[in-house]
Amino acid sequence: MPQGPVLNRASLSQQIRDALLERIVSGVLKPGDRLVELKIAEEMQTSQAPVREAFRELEAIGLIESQRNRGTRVRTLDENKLAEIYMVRAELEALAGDIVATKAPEISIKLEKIVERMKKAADKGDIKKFVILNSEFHGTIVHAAGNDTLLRVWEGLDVNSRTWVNISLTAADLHGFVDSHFEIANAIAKGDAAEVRELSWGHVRESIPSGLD
Amino acid sequence: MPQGPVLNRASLSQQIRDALLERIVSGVLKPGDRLVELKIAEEMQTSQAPVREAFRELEAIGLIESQRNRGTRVRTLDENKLAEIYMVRAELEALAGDIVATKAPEISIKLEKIVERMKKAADKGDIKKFVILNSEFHGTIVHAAGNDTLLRVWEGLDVNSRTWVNISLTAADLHGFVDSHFEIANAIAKGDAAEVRELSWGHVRESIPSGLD
DNA sequence: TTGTCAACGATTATCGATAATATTGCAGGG
DNA sequence: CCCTGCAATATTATCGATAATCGTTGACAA
Repeated sequence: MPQGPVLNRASLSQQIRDALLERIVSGVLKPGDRLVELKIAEEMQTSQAPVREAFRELEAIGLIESQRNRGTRVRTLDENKLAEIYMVRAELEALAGDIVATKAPEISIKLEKIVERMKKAADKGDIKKFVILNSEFHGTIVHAAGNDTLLRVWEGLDVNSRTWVNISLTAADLHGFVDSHFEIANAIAKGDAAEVRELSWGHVRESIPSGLD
Repeated sequence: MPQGPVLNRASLSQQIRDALLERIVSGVLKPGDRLVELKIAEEMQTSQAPVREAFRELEAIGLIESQRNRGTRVRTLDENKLAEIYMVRAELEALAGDIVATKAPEISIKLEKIVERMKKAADKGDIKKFVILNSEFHGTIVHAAGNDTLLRVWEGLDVNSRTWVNISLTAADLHGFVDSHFEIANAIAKGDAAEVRELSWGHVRESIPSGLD
């Protein structure tokens, strides 16, 4: 029988990182909010060291920003910065889509299921769930591409944009997004790499203004 | 009058990071070599803490690899991994080239000067210098694109591939690389974004086997 | 021979304390 | 009133020591 994790095998710094990540992505911690090492250490009942480690990791993916001897805060993303991130994401997802269409078109089945759920979320106007599913959709593709480097880079950018969307998006044409995701899934099913590349790229780029995707 | 840095304003961890980076990129530390925190701390006359910080940074860009409680070593890149990195770089450089051709074609002058120097290095068979100039060439483009996210991601990948090339490349058709760089610089000068995109992408992809570029 | 396990050595992970640094507010001089 | 410099404060950076973890070794039993 399967046993849940009896022991806590994650290091303190990992746990702290995840906790902070969760708070940031969920919006409990907002851009500009200050993060004080000793405060968090106390709150988490640890010493300063693992908190610092967690900070460094979050900083590496650009979620927080530290200034030497001056403190750390949740990074503020203006529209310009967000657009930058999307430009890069567009390239990465185009590459991922290209690869997947060629070597793993069967994941389109999985993708379609995700899109179905996105549609439901859109019907209900459940933005939070929609954003998560959206991430899942693209994450599935990037994962399936089987390029670890690509995955690592993409994940960092994805977390960033997701955070922003959660706090900025109040309403949008979610159904439009559902459609474009369907198109991508279909093109992957057909194995048409060039079309997937084109669709993925255009899809991400077009969504820059709203910050979704 | 300009004054050189009188004081050492870099934190210990930064200095340690740079020192290690230098050793890895230059090949003093080779893939697979072990890095022990306390050993390095002693060598650098510091405590373990800043060494750990340096490790985390190097790990973030994928230069070293830490296994929990088991130690850290310089990352080994097999051809497969290297190919992965190049695939991603190709996309990023294509994007950078595209942007630059449109909004800053004047940097082609600077680029051409770099290529001249690459040619000289190629004539002399000075691989080390050639690799550095090659990095400078692409770095110039990525920089000029003015997208910080793109720059950050690219730099991480560049350091990685440069390291590998330094230790693996013994001889290659350097002059062929010179030519393709000239082509890119020319296309940028013309401001032909599509062509630059195509050339950059193809250029990086084609160089996968040799690991250059 | 093979498997188990305790003890050991090496190394990282974490701790609690101290040092260093930047910011702020305020006193005093111009 | 504005500037300069100093003290107080908040916070990070670094330290030295201890705890926890993993791989290995050797004894011993199956």
